[in-house]
Amino acid sequence: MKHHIKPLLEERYGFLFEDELIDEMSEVAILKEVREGEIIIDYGQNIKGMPLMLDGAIKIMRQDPDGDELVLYYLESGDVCTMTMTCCLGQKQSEIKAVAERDTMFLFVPTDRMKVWTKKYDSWMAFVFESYNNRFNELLESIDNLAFNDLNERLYKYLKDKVMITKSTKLELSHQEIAYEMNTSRVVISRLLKKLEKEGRVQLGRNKIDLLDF
Amino acid sequence: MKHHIKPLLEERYGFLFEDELIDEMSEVAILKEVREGEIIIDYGQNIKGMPLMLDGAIKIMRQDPDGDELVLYYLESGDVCTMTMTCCLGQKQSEIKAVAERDTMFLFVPTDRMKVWTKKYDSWMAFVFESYNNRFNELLESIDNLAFNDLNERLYKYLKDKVMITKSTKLELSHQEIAYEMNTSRVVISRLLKKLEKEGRVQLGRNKIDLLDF
DNA sequence: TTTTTACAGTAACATTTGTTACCTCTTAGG
DNA sequence: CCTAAGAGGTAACAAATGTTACTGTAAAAA
Repeated sequence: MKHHIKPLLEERYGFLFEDELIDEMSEVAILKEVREGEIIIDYGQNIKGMPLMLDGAIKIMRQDPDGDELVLYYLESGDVCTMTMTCCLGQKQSEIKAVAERDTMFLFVPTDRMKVWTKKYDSWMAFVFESYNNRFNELLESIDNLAFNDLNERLYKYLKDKVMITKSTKLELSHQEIAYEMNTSRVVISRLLKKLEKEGRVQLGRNKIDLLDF
Repeated sequence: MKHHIKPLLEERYGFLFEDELIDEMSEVAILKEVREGEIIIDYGQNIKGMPLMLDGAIKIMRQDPDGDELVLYYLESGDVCTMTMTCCLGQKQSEIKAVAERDTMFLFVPTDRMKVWTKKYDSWMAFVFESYNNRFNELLESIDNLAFNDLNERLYKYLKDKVMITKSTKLELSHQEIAYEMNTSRVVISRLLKKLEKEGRVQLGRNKIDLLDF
């Protein structure tokens, strides 16, 4: 009984995909709902399907052998996890970790449909390549950020991204959390946030950061 | 007169693609040869074809608004520039710069073949997605390197990559060149190289670096 | 309420990286 | 041969980032 999926697909992807594809998707896709903080994909995991975002947001992260983490980018409604797509096709293991940033809803499409649809539907092929392009550019942005910006700027960008994702300028975050996600230490973040506050760009509270000049 | 292309394709890609695809490629592909140091793709450039590596090596770089540069990864025989592929399909502009690291030979495949082959040849579709996956992982490695390693390790990795690409442990490089490609300064590189030499990991000479423990 | 825990501010210090300046040595060109 | 340019070594300093330690305070738990 998957009638409930079709309207969701039509709402989010109707302008992209032809009716026939939406129909096919409704038939085979599995609706998944995860709570904020849930791990959707972990390192080395084998993935048997491809997640298509409907609602919420997913945080894509990278981890080094010592367990240090770094947030790469976010996926929102309309996005698809291309890393997982390649996993599907190549039978490879995940190189990234995906965590629900908010309560999130997405569709799980079985692997074997990937190839078939790419051949059958131009709209799907275009969507897939467009997605690759977007993910690619997001990684490039991350690289720019790491290579060319100092921590101060990186922190500010981090906050701006959070605001975009949470759709609120009032962030509920501890300095420690930020430090984890940016792979630095709490003291450093406190120092830089204080500096941003003195510059009038944020307002700080306990577990609260308000982005002012957004 | 494109008879000369087919044997090249067969040699490098024969094990991957079916004969029919090789034939089609031979028909439409244009052979390009560039000298070491030549810029193949520049920022913001619009690309009208897709480069398939035959021989040599191409350096993929990123540049920030101030003109600072950073080497991301290299392409060699058997690789394809996926950034350009997405440019082709999406009519987008290049986000990267590609420079011949050695004298290089590649094929230029017209944009319109992309879609057609993806539908027609499973081997091509697999190749394309596999390539995306590889490029993706290379970017992730770059990110790891930037986020988790100090300059010392980054420099050592840089040298190892160079050795792989040039196929020689004796590198002909000035400290200045390295500094450019790693987005730091000459003095810093000299300092770290000296340190590596004291650790017995390299041997230095004028315009020469010999990687010892490779 | 009292106690405990998490959060944030700050100082002092260490380390890493970047900058400037100056030196020597090699190589290329006149 | 002499000179200029490029390459590399090094010192001294500056700035950015990381670390440790200690503080007060708010929130949560007992």
